[in-house]
Amino acid sequence: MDYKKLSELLFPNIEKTTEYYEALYPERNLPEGAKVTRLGPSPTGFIHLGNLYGAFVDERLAHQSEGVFFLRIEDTDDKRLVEGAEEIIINSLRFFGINFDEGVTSKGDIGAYGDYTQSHRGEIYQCFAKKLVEEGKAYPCFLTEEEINNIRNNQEEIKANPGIYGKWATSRNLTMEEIEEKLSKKLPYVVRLKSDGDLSKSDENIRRIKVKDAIRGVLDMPENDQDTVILKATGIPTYHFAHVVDDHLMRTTHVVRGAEWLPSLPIHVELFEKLGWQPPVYCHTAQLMKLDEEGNKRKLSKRKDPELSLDYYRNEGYHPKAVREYLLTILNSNFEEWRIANPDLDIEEFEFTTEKMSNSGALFDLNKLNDISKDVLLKISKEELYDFLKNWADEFRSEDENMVEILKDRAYLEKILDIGRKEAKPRKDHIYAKQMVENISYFFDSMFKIEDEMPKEAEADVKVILEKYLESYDHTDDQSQWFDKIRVIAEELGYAAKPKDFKKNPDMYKGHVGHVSTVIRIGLMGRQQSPDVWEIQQILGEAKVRERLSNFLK
RNA sequence: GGCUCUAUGGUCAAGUGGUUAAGACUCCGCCCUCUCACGGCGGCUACCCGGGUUCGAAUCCCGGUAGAGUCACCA
Repeated sequence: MDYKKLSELLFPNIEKTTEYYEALYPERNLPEGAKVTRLGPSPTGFIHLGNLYGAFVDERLAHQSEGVFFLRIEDTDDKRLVEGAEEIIINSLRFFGINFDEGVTSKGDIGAYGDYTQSHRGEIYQCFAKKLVEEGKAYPCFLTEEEINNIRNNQEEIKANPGIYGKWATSRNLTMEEIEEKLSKKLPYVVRLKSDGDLSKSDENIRRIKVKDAIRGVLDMPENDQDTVILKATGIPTYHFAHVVDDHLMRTTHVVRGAEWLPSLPIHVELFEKLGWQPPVYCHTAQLMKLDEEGNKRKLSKRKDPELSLDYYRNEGYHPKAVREYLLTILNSNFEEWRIANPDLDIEEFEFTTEKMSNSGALFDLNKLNDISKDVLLKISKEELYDFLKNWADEFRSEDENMVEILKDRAYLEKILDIGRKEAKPRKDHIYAKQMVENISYFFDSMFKIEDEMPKEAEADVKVILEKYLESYDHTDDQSQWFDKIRVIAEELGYAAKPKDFKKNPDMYKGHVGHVSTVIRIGLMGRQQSPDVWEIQQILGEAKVRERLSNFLK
């Protein structure tokens, strides 16, 4: 077989040589140890927590080592294109603090290793495919879908491994004449790798490949024997081929990807070998899991788990810092300890390492996120909190008139957001925007309503309690003066001034001062539970306090 | 089914031959307290199973089991 002739036949328009591209994209001039990483999303516009998790690893690895982190759009699947997806991806990641140094941006490519969109790189892939054909390492395959199905059925019957390999790869044996004839009939074909692998040998004779993985240590698996498609009938490369060519040419040093790629690693290794290149360092991350309906762990799926989309967290109003902090706790097992020891340091100061990464799938834990979020929001100033709420409302609650009222008076809202946060043991009321809004809604007349029942201990005295309270109310009282008055009212009406007295002798009293103040609380806030009443009254102002209580008495 | 990965409490996890098997979240109880939150104290609950190796195994070896991933002209 004249492979040179075959390659010319298949790729008549490819004139550039592989040397041309090697020279065009030389080794990067970076400091010792600098890592080059990349994110290669397919442009469906959908990213979930798992993608962010991986992106975070890429970002940390690159930026901790003075390296480069670039964005490459992997749009080799023409069936899944979504308009404007790149924009969404870039914006979502930026929101969560992930920024690229190089690659696709909304204003075109940045960097010397482009083009960074795979669909624009057809000529490059074809050039390297041509080289493989020329060296007899790849070949055209004319198998139709039907023929492939038949092969699979046969394989199933005799319990052979499925796929196109070895004797099943019938197009390997085509003569030049047969190929020329099929080509002249314009029959569609793909280009397949001609694998040297052979898995039909006895176990101990099968060649095993050993690849170092920065997270998992040495990977040891059987070599590839599949004649994997490298160029589809359309001339577009498959992921496997694009990955190998791009990451070589773009001089990627570390490939971070999900563990679902582990099984195809032998294919990539063989491709690197056939092309004569050094593979990058692989970092196969554990997948984020969730509990499905049957109670089993399952990989996060973009189709089934829309609630794990990044948009969900933005929509709920989680602060990006909280999400980052959470991700880091499941990413690096020593992060939590570090955080406890260094509560005020920036996340960037933490030394992230692949060695400390878990390689089993972590279950997403909303409780933990919420807990972390409380601490994160506590450290954010009231001014910043206001801006955060404002931006969130602009983006996700633009139709909500309540939000307009909430945001109308900046000073007022800031005071509300800061309730109880300055004490030595500060309140941690805030978790995420949506929750915050619900939490503080009673401060605003349009949302204020009586939500809770009066305590049954004081039900009969509601009217008289509120009347006495209004009568004695002095807005200039300090907190202890204010509460002393409530004690007086309680005692006058037969309630214990201290809850402990009531607990000791429940028969002597109707209830205790707590029940009395709960009545006031409901009159003022409509709820049985709230932060300190005195503090809230100071924020509401005297007029509003009197108005609400009077209205309640009507 | 083949191949691969994983296996410590409800969850996330320390742990690399000798520990009373850390810690965080959740849950429960108590304390603080006008409610809630915060905080403090305490509690429940764990080394998948079976064989080895060893004076000694969560840790090493072998064999099971379970869960997950993958086996496309998707990525």
